[in-house]
Amino acid sequence: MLKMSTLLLRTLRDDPADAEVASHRLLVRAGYVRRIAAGIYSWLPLGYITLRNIERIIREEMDAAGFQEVHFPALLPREPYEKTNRWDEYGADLFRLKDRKGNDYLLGPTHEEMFTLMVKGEYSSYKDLPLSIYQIQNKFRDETRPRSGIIRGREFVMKDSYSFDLDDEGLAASYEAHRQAYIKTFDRLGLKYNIVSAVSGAMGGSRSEEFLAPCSTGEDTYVLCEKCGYAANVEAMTTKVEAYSGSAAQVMEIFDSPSTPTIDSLVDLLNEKFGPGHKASDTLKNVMLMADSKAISVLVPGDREVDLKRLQANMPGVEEIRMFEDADFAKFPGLVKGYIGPQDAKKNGIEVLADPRIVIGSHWITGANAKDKHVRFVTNGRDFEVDKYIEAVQVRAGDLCPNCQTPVIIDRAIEIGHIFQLGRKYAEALDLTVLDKDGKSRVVTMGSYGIGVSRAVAAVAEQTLDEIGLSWPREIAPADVHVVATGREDEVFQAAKTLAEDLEEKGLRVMYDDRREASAGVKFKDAELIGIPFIVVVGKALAEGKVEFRVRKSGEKSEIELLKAVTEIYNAVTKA
RNA sequence: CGGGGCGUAGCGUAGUGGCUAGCGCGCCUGCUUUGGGAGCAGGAGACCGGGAGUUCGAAUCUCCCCGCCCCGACCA
Repeated sequence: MLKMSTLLLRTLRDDPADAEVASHRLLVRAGYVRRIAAGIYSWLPLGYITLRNIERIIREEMDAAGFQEVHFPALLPREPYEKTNRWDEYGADLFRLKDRKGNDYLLGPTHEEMFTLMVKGEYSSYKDLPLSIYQIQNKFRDETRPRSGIIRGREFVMKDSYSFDLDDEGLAASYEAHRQAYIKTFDRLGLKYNIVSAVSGAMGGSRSEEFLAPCSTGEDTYVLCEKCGYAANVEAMTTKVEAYSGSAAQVMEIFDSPSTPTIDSLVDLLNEKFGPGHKASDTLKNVMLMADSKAISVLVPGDREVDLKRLQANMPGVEEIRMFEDADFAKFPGLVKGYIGPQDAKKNGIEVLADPRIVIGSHWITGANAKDKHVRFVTNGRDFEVDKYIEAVQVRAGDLCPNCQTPVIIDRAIEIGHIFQLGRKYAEALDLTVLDKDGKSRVVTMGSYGIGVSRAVAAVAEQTLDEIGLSWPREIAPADVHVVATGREDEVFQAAKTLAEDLEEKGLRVMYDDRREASAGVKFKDAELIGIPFIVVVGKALAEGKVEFRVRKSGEKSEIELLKAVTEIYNAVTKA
């Protein structure tokens, strides 16, 4: 039983000055966590119980799925990370240190290498697969900007799993098993979440999804279709377009367009010259970029911007994308800055990538590759060729859902889980192979699956808190029921203590506010701040042989006969 | 890393050149109070982030450093 009189807990009346987001403010005020350094937090008893409850649920679901728990050190040697090139690739985000002999060590940011090596050390036959193992461990990343309290820390608790399979079908099955386990886990945590398709990025995996808990303070942006449920990370959103249905345009017509460096100024000129009704979306923007050392042109409708992050996510293998600079223009004399059109791209030796909205047969107003000249009726497929269609424009609310063509909304969320098919990158780098049926050596294929455990504490808090404090789902709360004794008479405290003990005997986890010196008001405020889902007040109603039962979330209050209290409270708490 | 802001007691803060650094919460002692963050009285707690400088005198001005928060860039 948690007794308030002895609990290491000091609630704060004022919001801490360094906390902005609600979960952070309340977790500090309610005495769950304390900041030690930027992005580094200590857990006080209430917070640690909560964190362990979440760990417990995750562990139960992982075990139920047949995954096995292991544990690695947080302090790791350099060599394995050297072999996979991550000692360098991870860059400044990696916490590095040296031992007394001058050897390099790191604090693990994620443990692919160690898992791979563990399996390599123990297994060597296809008969041993499939295998899924996981750990719950503190991870370290020297984030450039830790923020939002526990949501993005430099040390945090993560559950990471890895699956090992012989072939792609096996990997798909392991992936699905994790997906289902995650659904069960997050449902039990009481989180609202969307599973969104993500881009697997440079890792080269074939499938990747994120579990996003919607919340205004979240730092991830995603697209959601409220009609059909389609959800995607903005980078992974796809565009569905209809074939061009308009009539074919007349031949290209070049016209003078002095001083129209921007799309807006061009549209003004068009309306003046060719009559009103021209829109930015009738024009074609040619964005010149350098992808690593290759010049590319990205065509987007004039009313759209290129989202470099999204573009890069859709160009696997490309490490750096940047805008053309004057020096780059100098290398392509055929390109007239501000008046570029795709008509001469072939001639200039530039690869043309285009937004899918630039469909075959559609015609556009674009630059004429000559100073102060534009051209209209430039038709895709007739006057220029697109080498490749690519999703690269900035996604906007109101863009159409690729499934059902309904305008989508854009929402913010906290990423609480990420599952993806890693493939053979680590197995190859660390030479994890097994012998197959035919006695041939085969590289194992892997999946990687993470849950932000400490982050989940904040995510649940964000989704459940209200103006007066935290408000946990029962399985996560530090206790099931919070018994508050008010008044000063010994009988009250005696009755409250007995009730608390009886409830505990029944199997409930009880927090008991047995403080003699605190006023009723203080105790009520604290109980509401702390957020245990049910509050039982033993106080003035005791004179009539009753106690008060409150539901934290709804604020409902009711009176219960003391004699029936244990049973009724037990029933109310456990059925909820 | 770029932009903005901040650093005074455990927490929230006042104090923009003047002598003993003030207030609220919390904490300790006593009395009173006890259903919505109680009252009175007394008390403990601060090298004013650090260093250097300017000055008769620095929390206050100058310079350097450190730390923290927010926005952006970045990020399983």
